Amino acid sequence: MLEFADAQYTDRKTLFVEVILPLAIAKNYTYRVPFELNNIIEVGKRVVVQFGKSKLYTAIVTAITEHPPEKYEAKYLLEILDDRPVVTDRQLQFWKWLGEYYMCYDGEVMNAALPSALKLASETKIALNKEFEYDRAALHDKEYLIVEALDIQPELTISDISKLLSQKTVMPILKELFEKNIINISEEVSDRYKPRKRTFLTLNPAYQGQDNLKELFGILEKRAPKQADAVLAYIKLARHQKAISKSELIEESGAGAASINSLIEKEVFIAEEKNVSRLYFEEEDLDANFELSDQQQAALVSIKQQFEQKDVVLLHGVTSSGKTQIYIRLIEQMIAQGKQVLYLLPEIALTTHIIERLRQYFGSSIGVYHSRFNDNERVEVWQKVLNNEYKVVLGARSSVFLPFVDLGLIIVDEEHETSYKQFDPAPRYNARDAAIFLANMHQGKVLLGSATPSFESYFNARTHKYGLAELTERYGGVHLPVIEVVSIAEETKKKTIQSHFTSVLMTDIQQALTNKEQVILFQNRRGYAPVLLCRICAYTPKCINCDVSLTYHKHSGKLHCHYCGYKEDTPSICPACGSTHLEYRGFGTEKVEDELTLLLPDARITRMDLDTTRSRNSLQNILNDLEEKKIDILVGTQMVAKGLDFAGVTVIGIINADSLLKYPDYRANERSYQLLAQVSGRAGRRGKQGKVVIQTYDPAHRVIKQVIENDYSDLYFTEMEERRGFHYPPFYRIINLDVKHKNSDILYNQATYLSNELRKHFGEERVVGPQVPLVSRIRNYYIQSIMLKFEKDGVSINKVKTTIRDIITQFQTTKLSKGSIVQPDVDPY
DNA sequence: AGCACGCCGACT
DNA sequence: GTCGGCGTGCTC
Repeated sequence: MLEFADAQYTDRKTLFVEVILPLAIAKNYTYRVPFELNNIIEVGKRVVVQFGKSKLYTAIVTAITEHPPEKYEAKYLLEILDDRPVVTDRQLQFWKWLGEYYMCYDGEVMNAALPSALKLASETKIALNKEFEYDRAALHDKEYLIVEALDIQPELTISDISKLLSQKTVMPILKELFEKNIINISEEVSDRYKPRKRTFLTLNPAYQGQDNLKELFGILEKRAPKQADAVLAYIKLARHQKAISKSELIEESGAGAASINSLIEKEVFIAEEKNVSRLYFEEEDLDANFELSDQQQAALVSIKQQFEQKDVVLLHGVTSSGKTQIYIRLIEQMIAQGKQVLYLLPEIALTTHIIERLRQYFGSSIGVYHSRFNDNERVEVWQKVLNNEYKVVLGARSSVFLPFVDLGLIIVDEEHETSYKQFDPAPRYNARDAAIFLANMHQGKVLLGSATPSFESYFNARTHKYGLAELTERYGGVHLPVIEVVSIAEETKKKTIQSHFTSVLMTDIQQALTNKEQVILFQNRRGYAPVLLCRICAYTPKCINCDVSLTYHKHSGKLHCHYCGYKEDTPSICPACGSTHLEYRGFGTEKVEDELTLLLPDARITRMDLDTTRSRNSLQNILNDLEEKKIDILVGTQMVAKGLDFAGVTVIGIINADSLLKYPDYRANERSYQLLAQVSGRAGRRGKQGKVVIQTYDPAHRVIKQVIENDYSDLYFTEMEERRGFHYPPFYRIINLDVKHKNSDILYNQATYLSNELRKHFGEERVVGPQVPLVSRIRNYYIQSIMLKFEKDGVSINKVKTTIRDIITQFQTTKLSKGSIVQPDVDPY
């Protein structure tokens, strides 16, 4: 098939390459290298190969050998796409580890790791980059042909182009066009990240002197009194705050938007659009030259000392304690040593202006890697990391796949965040855990930061596997909120409780309203009442699909299933016995909102839960209203816990903590703790000390105590374990198995089978589960976890992993688990 | 992931 | 008699 000019190649060895194909297949494949490419073939370069009858794929070379395969004739690889490797040896090693650890195929790891523009395949879609201007005359004939064809038909596949040029090797041409920014490769028509903008106003310096202002007033007062009001309001506001937004000024001055616009037109005000963010992820106000507080300084020193002995340090710092400043100091030191730093953030936190803040510090040496950036940008970051041009990368979980050359430090901010875990598709990796392995490969260090660390990390810190540094004070002297626990039982007895609101909470709410401050009330259940109960026969309507009790929603007047979305009309008589004595039991956000409206008719109350934020902009609208103080009290589910930052919120009320506390397993304890602590952290952040009221029937509950004391040393105990007789923390080695299948029955059998097998191997008492997080039922498959616990000096983790692997292989061959995927999610050491 | 091969049901 | 459903197996 190939012709060679005989003498041209001095090196006539026949070479073969092992490649990874971007497919979910078990094996790696071998291709033959054409002689003329012998000199340039290299591990880590991309090659184009034919796989199957007609499909072309981009594959990564993982090994070069001289041994021809024995059982078949290898096909020739068609092209080499790169002048130098795009994937480093270390990355290949990392991929291999990740694939084994999370039990998936190499090809799946490759798919997750490489930006799609680096993975041209015959079905890859090509389109023109409309945002880029260039000189068409400068294009080569073939490039011109492609561009013209794309004018007529906006999207072509690589095989289309192959036909168009009637030649097979089109990928190098496309690669060239991509690098010239002329085309886009397989860009998903996804909503790209748009930062939220707001208009800020500043007074034109020309009017800033006393005299100038007087003159301006003179003119405005006569001709446009509204505009004069606006300028006056501006001056008033400017006394207390640095940045003044247009909407604030409109509200303060009472002048319409039109007046303000005409002032902008007259250049009295200078308008400037700025990105703003309402999501709060430890992005304290950073002054250009900040000084660390004594406590921060001590933490920094402690972290550095611990890094001498430990690879991972957990920085446990309360909300607003200034973790970011510590990160910056550490990053500076790494850069000074010429090493790279990866700063991982959960997806949502990246949309904030923390990026801008860090750019101020690290200028052009900082790169941002985010799944919502387009592929051109992603490939650019990839190349710059590979060239060691970017010293710092700020990124979401997928940035652990970047080709770092010399990684000195990985910071995992908000370490507990579940968005570090990829659930679907494979590889179902946790970027925090992968980061620990990655850093280890580079002999780098990892700093995990969180105000509410995950149990795994906290446990590892307490058992001295990780180092631990703590920040217990807020930065800038603002005190942590006061937490008051109120017994619902007691207030009920004293009859001081009104509906669901204790006298303590009511007093605090009223105080806040008087001070024109805002309140967030947290009730972790949406709808009006979670159970409808017949008082005569105890019948409760259940979902026909999920067998859980239906929640009454007053808004729709129907009963809803919160798992599958099933709805039915609310019966007025009991379907079982015909009685009319139907009773609503329990309460959700709707009821809280309802009853609060009755008690505080003048307060502006809004509800924020899945039901009120389902439509496109409703979440944004609620957040805007809250920010602009159009809302006094926000009633919400756990949505309010995630990083909402509003200066005006001083009181947080947890309506009923018990619904969070009654679950038996330790994961639920962790979640409850985190939710309570996160919600509490929203109170009074800027300047004013906040107040948190926790209402509960069980004021002595351990989790509540931990929240108050900001310590979770004992959370590993759970009620259930106590009942079963565990009186000291068992030495947990937790294996979460994500068992996924579209057919839940088969799945349940698998998980049960697996845990039974594990019981046989490791003993009855060590295996907990399978546990099904119910949320995932919505998508019609389950992700289950099986937890193994070992007391000290128990079985080694490797033994456990090997056993699991054996069991899985077994039941894959017995066809019990056809189509299922079982992945362990264990601590990477 | 594709794609072919193959074995059963409902159709012009 | 054939069209087409998706189950199974293979791709260097």
